[in-house]
Amino acid sequence: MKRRNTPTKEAVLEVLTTTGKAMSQDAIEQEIDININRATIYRVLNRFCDDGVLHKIVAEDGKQYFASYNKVGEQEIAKNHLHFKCLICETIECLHAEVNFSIPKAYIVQDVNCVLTGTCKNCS
Amino acid sequence: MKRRNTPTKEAVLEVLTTTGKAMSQDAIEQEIDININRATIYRVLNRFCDDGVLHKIVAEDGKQYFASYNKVGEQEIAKNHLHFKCLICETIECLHAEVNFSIPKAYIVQDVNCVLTGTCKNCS
DNA sequence: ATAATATTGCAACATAATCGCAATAAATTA
DNA sequence: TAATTTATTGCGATTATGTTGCAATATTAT
Ligand SMILES: [Mn+2]
Ligand SMILES: [Mn+2]
Ligand SMILES: [Zn+2]
Ligand SMILES: [Zn+2]
Repeated sequence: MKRRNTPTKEAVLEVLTTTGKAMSQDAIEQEIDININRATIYRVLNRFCDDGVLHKIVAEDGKQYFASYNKVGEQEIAKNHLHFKCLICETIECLHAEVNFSIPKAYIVQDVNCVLTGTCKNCS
Repeated sequence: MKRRNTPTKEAVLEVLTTTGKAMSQDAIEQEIDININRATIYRVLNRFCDDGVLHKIVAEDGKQYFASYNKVGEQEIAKNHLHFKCLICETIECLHAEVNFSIPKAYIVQDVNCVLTGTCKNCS
């Protein structure tokens, strides 16, 4: 399964890296000039996730949001990190804050999906 | 909007309080003897959430899960708490563990939706 | 240029959740 | 107890998100 370079892939990745925020398939499609099929966008996004280029967040609305691991001009993002959804500007961003939780040793944590909701630094 | 007591509401609440775990509409419906319409179950669940009796969790599968605030025989659960989804037994439970995160003061956190995934204490 | 196959578009499908509306039933009043 | 009010329910239709099969297309290597 060797990857190939296509305009679609480039366009999707460009949108996500420049915005730095997490976006839904719908939002991504609107940001792209050329017409790309919905199924194709999902397939591109999931492939990027498999390759470790993007990561997927599920918000309280049950929708999938995708974000790049490396924002432009900022440091790379740790695998397990928080996300913040602003109720005002509706953006979802990756936070670099550490998550500390103390749960019984018997539990084995493999993945963390944490979304905080409230007012972001731009809107407060 | 004064609430009325109905067999449906009692049945739904009973299932959730006795199990102590978070359940989806589908799973709840299966646990109830009498036939209850899907839309009705959702309406009952959402009303209970509005009244502060239940709370809603959205897992990585994008589905809604509902859980009681007070398990049987255990202490009441704090409003903001973690959830743990076991990949083996597939149950979603509320954890009493404290969540500590340090984010810039400019952010105003109103709600926390955090689901850990892995192996629970029963399955490890 | 040719061949191999990864990628795409399209339509169909699957599932979760909500909504409008008429029928029903719980609670209140007479 | 009987009548009234209206919260609740059932049903069907609808919306929305996301996935899949398959043929057509386009990228990459030979
Ligand atoms: Mn992120
Ligand atoms: Mn909980
Ligand atoms: Zn904001
Ligand atoms: Zn388990």
